[in-house]
Amino acid sequence: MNTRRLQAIKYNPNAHVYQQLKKYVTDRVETDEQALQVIFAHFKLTKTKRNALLLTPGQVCKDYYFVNKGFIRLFTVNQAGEEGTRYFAFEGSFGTALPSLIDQQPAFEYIQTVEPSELLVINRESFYQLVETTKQFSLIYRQILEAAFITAQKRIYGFQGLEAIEKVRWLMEYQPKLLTRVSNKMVASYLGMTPATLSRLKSKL
Amino acid sequence: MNTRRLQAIKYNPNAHVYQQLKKYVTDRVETDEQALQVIFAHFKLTKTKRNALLLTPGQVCKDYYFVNKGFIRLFTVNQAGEEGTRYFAFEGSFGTALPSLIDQQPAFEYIQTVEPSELLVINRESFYQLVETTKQFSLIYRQILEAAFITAQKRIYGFQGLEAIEKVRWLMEYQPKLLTRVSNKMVASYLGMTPATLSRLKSKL
DNA sequence: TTTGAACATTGTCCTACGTCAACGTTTTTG
DNA sequence: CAAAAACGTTGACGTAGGACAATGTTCAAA
Repeated sequence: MNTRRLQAIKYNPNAHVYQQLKKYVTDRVETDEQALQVIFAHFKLTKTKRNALLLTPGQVCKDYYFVNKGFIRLFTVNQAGEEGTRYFAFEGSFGTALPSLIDQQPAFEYIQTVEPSELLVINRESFYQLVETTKQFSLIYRQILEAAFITAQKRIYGFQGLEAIEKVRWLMEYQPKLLTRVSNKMVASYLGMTPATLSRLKSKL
Repeated sequence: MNTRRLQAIKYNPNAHVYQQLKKYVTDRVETDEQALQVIFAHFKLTKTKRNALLLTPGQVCKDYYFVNKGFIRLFTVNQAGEEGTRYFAFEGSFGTALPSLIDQQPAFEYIQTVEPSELLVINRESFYQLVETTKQFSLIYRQILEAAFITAQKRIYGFQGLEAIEKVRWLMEYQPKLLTRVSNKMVASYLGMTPATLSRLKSKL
């Protein structure tokens, strides 16, 4: 596993870096150009290298990330050294170590940009300030929380009691992008099985 | 605020019904008597029998429940007929089929009052009306969502890769009440193992 | 208080999946 | 561009925990 530093990029109000964030917001809430500009002003562009770690366990998460390019992976490592992948955030979606960000307790997880990535970063204070001062963003956050909860639920009871091969079928049904975009090893850790097992199951389709 | 009104509240014969809800709210947000009364007015007391089903899969969830007495269990049944318990709500806490309530899609789960119970019921419209019209309740809902998400996260990833006996130890550490209050069968379905396995493991501790 | 049904426990057996290892291929990096 | 590291696949084998069943116990309905 490779640890690399973030490279901060200066805020450029003229760049087209907010196009995807604009789509994200306007797809979800009624808004206007002025509110959008207020929202955009809180986000700063950052570029990361392959396998950069944005957060490691024990650190308190301070930032929320919107993915412009590349993708983010959230994963844990248990005391046996086994990785467990929780979540992937691809282009056009938000991701962070939400439990740590919410209650400002040390995180249990890593945040990693698997590929070289471009992220829009907003820190916690700015984020909650937006939530409390703009109606649109308050609603966005509510939707994020509701969706995050529903996704988590589906992963619990969707996988509960499933055989490994059923998990693979579930993945092909609901997140086929993962199988093309992400290494087998990461997919396996997302499904809670070993790469060897996943490899065998895929050959059975 | 005028004195007559306070007295009217003080002598309200039904006030005891809202005692636990009052504690729930005041433990979480700054509030005042008037806001509390507005909130209480949206909830209606209901009593249920042992093993009553408040929701079955395929129905759309319309209500949120606050437990005064007894408790609620949420569970699913997969096509093999195996129960999977997702959540228990005991006295003084909220519970419902949140995914269905949020997006008004057919639920995948049962809601059951395992014991004869007393519930304060609020329907979806009233609930979201409260969220949108009272600052206190808006914050309560945000806290509910944040906590629900964090709980779900911990259950998924805390259990991922754990051996069965470690799940039992986890339960004794973090939810010991379950082991005294709930049948072995339900505990087992909550931990994702069979009652036989749970029985064997408990004898090893 | 009785009675039947659901539950808890424990034994025997079985299997899905993990572990470990070998080996070829792809990717990374100096 | 070459060496090394990481990855994917496949085989041999071990084991945690499920399936099934027998027996005793608890508990709710009448």
